[in-house]
Amino acid sequence: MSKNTDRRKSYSSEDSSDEERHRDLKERDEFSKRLKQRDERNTRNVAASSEKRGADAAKRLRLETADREKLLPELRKQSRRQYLEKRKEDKVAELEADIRDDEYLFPEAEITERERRDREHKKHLLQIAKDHEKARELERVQRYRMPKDVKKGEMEEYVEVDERERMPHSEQKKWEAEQLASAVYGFGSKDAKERAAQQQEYELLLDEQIDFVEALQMAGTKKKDDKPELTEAQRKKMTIEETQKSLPIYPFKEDLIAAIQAHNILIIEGETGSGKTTQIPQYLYEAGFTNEGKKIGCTQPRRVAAMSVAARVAEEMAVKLGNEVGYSIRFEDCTSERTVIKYMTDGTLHREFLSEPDLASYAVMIIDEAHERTLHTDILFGLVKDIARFRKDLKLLISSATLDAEKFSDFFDKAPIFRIPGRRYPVDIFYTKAPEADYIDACVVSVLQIHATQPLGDILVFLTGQEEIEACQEMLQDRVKRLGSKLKELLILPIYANLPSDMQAKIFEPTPPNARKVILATNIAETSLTIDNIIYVIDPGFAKQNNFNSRTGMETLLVVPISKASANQRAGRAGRVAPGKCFRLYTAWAYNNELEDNTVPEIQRINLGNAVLMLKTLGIHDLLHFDFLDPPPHQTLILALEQLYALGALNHHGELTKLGRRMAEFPVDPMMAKMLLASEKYKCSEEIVSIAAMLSVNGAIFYRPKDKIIHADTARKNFNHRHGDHLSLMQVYNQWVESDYSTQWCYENFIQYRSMKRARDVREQLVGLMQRVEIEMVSGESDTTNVRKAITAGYFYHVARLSKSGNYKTVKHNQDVMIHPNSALFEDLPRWLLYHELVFTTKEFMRSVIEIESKWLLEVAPHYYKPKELEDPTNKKMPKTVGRAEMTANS
DNA sequence: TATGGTGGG
Repeated sequence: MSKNTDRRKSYSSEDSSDEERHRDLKERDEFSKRLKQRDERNTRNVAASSEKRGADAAKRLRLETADREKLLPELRKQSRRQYLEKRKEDKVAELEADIRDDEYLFPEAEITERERRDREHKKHLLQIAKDHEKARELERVQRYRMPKDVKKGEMEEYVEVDERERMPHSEQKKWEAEQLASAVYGFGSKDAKERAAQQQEYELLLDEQIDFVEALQMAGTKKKDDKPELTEAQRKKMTIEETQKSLPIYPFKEDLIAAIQAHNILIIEGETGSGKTTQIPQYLYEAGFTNEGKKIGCTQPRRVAAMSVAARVAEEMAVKLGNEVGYSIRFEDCTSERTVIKYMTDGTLHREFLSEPDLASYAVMIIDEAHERTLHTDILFGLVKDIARFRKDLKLLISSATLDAEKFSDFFDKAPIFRIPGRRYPVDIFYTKAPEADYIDACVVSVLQIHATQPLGDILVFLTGQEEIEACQEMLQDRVKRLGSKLKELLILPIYANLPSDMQAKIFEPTPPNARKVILATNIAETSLTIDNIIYVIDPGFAKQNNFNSRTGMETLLVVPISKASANQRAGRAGRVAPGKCFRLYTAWAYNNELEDNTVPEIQRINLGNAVLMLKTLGIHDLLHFDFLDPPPHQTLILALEQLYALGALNHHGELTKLGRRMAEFPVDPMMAKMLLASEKYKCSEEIVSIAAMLSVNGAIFYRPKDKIIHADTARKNFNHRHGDHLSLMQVYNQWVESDYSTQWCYENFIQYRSMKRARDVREQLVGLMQRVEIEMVSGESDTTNVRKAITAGYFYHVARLSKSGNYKTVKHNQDVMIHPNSALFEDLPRWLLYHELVFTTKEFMRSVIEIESKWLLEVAPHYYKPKELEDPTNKKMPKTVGRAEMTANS
């Protein structure tokens, strides 16, 4: 408590004399210069080492740009699907042209091994495309004249001959060939006669089919003929003790406790369903690890997991949740002084470090699901490893899935690995014989194929986003309608994070008898939620991924191929309740040669502003040499430091300033923290806090379903504010408050109730923190100038100006950017814009913008902007001194 | 002349 009051005192004594300020600014400039020099040096080094490669890349880029420009008009004219269909037809010709160009531009002798492999693969694809066309032709003829009483022998012969014709020849295809040799034509284990019959029955229904090859099985620990998982009712009859004893971890109990007693750090390798998350803390509690009044902590990547696991363990231990067993997540601390087993999210522990940097109140810390590599777990690794060195009484358990255990062990000074078997059924993996050009279409065909030929059981399809899911849903519904009553009922259900909760809940309703559910999901179904009764998984092999480019400060949200680890995680979703099947819409060759082993960990892909501020607050100065399991790009760290410096959170020694310490109180990005603090000066903290809360829920405010786009868009336009999106968001929030937080109001205005509730939670938390840093909550006058100035004080880094050509260019990087079509200012073209973020999806978009005046930049960030930079090229008449005069007047 | 994956504090 006394610590807090001390801090408060120091906050309010922040005024400094002009001299000091002047000196400070000068030092900042120097610091900035040094950082830039180092940055430039780095860039030069990289450039030098790849000079030759650079020239080639430029050549290639020119080629790609030319290609894109050629295609663009076509892309605009046609829908994506039509375009892809056309591409399918042109595939052979296109591939041939591509290979020809490639060989012409890059002679065999000059290319790298990787490029040679790429080229081989292209040739392989060409061969397949050619074969595929031929085979389809053949198949069509064959089917057409296939007599009704086709003999078994004939059918098999046709299959065999066809199969041999398509056999690959080149070296790369050897692996596939081996698999093919033992493979079965079409689906699974049907014999030829059955297939022939089925073929006839369904060829009327399915005008198109995809050929799959069974390649391998993902082994489970349960056999195919094991009894299916117990039903909920049966499970309830089991006593808690019986359930505990049935878990795979149970036989290892004594060994595990002994291992933990013997070692300070232990890696626990266990598949899902082994019971490690619920049982290990209980074992340790029984073994007396908490006897000295210290807790057992266990982190989870997700809130729901932390809550539900805590509830389960409290039940098993027959205590009230929040007493001996509790959980702690953002907005909700369900623990007490009696709590000895505490589940929490990794982010919560991360923030707990700020008040307890040595984890003194914990006897054991378990980092669960470490293989997911969230930003927070990655940072925790470094922190926790450091603590373990001097706190010999602390036990550290890192629990992870199979693949990464060795890597974790190496990182934690060769910590021993304790293996626990999981509980899962085997999953048969199928690959396509040839790549599919249009994977949405392929998904639809595969779903129908499964529905027509496979025993009942639900299907899970992985797609990349809302748009694809809606397109796929429409196509499927259309096809099913046309097929009429020939097939059993097929329920088509979408699921993605932005879907309203009531529609999300539908996927958990039990499937009616004699029907089948198809769930069209984004990556949300890969880890975040589990759906029972999934037997079949269709995996096109793509996902949207966020990448941060520290050079331009832009995020890219693009569809990329998934990793092998991710593909296996998806496949595993089929084997939870019974043996399953996973259909991958790519070739086995692609799986082996094109997919990376692991997804790039988050820490290497995102802006680290907040993380860096937090590490600085913990007193870690040399971030470039911090012990990361996988270090983030050097440049991302530099940029984060540079931004913190520009915001005034770091001094020229790279040390945290008073302002920086205040900023670190807020669980938001540094720029937003600065904005919150600046609201004090501009007397608009109420407004700014609302805006910050709304921005924090990440654009999931407005719901825009495909079938009601017009309604949704008009509803949205009602909220538009002429000065920009931040203010529109504020209006939404204020009107929601006026409606008394009504659900109905949200529904009528196409606004996501869930997001609004979250914004309210965030807002309440922020208000609490504002009091902590002693900023009074006040509301400004109706004029929005002060609100926008406060925003500018935080986001002066994010400014773009209208150029003569009518495009926007960012001030710092002179990069072409556009206003996002969602924006209130989409049709206006204010001269100066401030953007909340820069995201490349289909174009370089500024998402959430407000109109500002350039002179404000000199007012809020005189150390960062020079008046000359902000001169208006379109208005030469304006005397140059105006900007400077205003600046001095204001400072 | 257009439009967002998933978590977390």
